[in-house]
Amino acid sequence: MKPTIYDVAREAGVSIATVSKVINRTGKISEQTRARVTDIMEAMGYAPNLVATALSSKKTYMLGLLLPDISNPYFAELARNIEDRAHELGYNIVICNTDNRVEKERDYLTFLQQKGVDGVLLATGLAHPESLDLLTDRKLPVTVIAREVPRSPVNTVLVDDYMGGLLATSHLLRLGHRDIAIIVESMDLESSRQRLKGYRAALAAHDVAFEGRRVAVSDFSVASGMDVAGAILDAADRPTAVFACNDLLAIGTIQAARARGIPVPGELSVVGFDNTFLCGIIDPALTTVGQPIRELGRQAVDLLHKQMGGEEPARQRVVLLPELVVRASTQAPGGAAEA
Amino acid sequence: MKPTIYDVAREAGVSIATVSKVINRTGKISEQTRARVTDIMEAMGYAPNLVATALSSKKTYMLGLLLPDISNPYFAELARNIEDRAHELGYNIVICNTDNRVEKERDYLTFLQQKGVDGVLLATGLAHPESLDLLTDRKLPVTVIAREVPRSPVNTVLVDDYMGGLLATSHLLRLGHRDIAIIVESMDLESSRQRLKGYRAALAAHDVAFEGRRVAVSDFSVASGMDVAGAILDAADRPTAVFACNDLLAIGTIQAARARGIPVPGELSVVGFDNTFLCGIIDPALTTVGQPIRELGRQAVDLLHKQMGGEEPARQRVVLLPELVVRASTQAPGGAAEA
DNA sequence: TTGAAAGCGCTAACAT
DNA sequence: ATGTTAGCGCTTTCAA
Repeated sequence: MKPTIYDVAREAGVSIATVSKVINRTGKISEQTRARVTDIMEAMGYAPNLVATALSSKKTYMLGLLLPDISNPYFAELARNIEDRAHELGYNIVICNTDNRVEKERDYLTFLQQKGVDGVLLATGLAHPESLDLLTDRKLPVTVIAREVPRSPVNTVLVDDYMGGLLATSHLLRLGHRDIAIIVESMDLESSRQRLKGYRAALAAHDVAFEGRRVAVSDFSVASGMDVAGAILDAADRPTAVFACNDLLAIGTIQAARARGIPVPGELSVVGFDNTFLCGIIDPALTTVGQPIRELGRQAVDLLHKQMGGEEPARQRVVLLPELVVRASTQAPGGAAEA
Repeated sequence: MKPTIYDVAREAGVSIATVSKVINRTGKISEQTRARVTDIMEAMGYAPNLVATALSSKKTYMLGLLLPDISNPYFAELARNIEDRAHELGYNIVICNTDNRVEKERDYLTFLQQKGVDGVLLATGLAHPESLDLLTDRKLPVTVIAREVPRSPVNTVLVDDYMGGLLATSHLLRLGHRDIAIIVESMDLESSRQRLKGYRAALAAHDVAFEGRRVAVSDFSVASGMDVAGAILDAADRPTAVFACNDLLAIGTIQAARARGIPVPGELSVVGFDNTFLCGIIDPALTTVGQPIRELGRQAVDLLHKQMGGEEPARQRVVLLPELVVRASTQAPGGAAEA
């Protein structure tokens, strides 16, 4: 059987309270006994049972991470950075794939609570803010990542999607494009709406009329991006550029173009969003709006950590700025160089 | 404060044992009291504290998953399938990125044990089987995924790497290639050695001499694949085909070829390994050896589940078969059609 | 500086 | 069918 704190205490001829104190470096303990107890723990191969610790201290050092799908590269990269930071701080991450389904979200959330996670990182759907109340009501620390939660006082770290949309579209406009389509992931997401807003603002700034028919909605897969882009490209008067609201959709768009023999960027410029590692892998390399994924992950963990530390109940929103990453998938219409 | 089992018991006018029994559906309880207790739990918004449950029952319903890096698409897909199956069985997954570093492996492993996970899924390095003993000694259920562990009686589920190497190479040979290079991920991995063995066996079967200089070693990144492939392609007498031991390396190879103006598959055929979703994304679409990732994940969880259920201490090895997925990156040397 | 003892919230014999 | 009670392994007052 694995040794418990009792075994160590007995062996060392002290009480369990004393052992507990040397383990946690709390209270006053003479160097003598500290040393002896430490040696004995070592010798016995003792390691504290963290479940018991959790029960009495109310801290599990576990964090829940809810995301739509870990096999999506964007979320995988995010998860990696989150886990790294959490690990530095001594926390473990429990992943939960929600597929953006409310039931799964709710499910995981209650489960995580029962398991006593110290906090939750939310990088998933949240169509219904109610599931959030479920947590805040029970005062479980939460921070939301890359999702805007209307009128809910939760810590949030996100990227300026409006600016992202602006950046992408302005880039295209500056290159000389005047007929630019946009493919959004889902109008249910505030981030999509913001990116669209940025798109419209850029058009307006360049005196280009906005046309509703140039807005297409899809979901977040390459396949659906390909379908939607296909429809756009098959139109008699197809646009000269497409702004896809995430890299996967952009890749779908490139594939749709390739399938139709439309050269990219020769006859069609494409810009994505996220700057996942996929951008460098496809051909042509994808111009995209870069999200500071690493920062996003770290800041989210840090924010949550603060909140868990009992600090400032004052919630905050950290807005990170996106940046345009120009690669090979965009050029002036007709092939001219950039203005 | 959240209600405890005591609160429910008091409210229902029964003992906590009774409440416990209705929660766990154990023992004999009259329909009457069961109903009443259930209603009261509902009304009070009671949910069992799973940390306490874990402490007394010795089951946390948590599984540790060690992998090199979740942001690697192969492992992300694996993790997804694992989590799905685990979730079906009522388990949560704690992810641990090891970067294939022994210290991190050891670290996580001891940590997970202390946290009382019910079992561990190992999809990581393991250069040193000792870390494994660390677990088996304390009889923590473990199953190893896609890694061969020499002379250790652990449950394992893997794909037949030898056959994979054979499949890939034979495909190339049947197309007519005679000068085929191979890029392996790392000679420390048994899987790499097996794939190489399959490669050699295929050559032998076609009476093609094996040449040591056609074997290149890299790590598992696209960048390194590009470097290594670059060296191969820069040789005066470059091969007509490359078998890269994972998709990322294959992609690196394609990029290296592109950078040198060598058309793929025109002047160079490339086949990868894993069949991650990347294969369909790049251009040309990548011919690869498909691993049944979904099955790999599910079976690993099921195997672990069995072992945790106390079943058969008899360990087993489940060997899944790979399958060749032909896409556009391979063709006969010189452009002729397949024989 | 050290220890006794009361929890933390639940499970599981063992009684009744 | 239901209740009593002793743990599970640790933390944390409060005394000594």
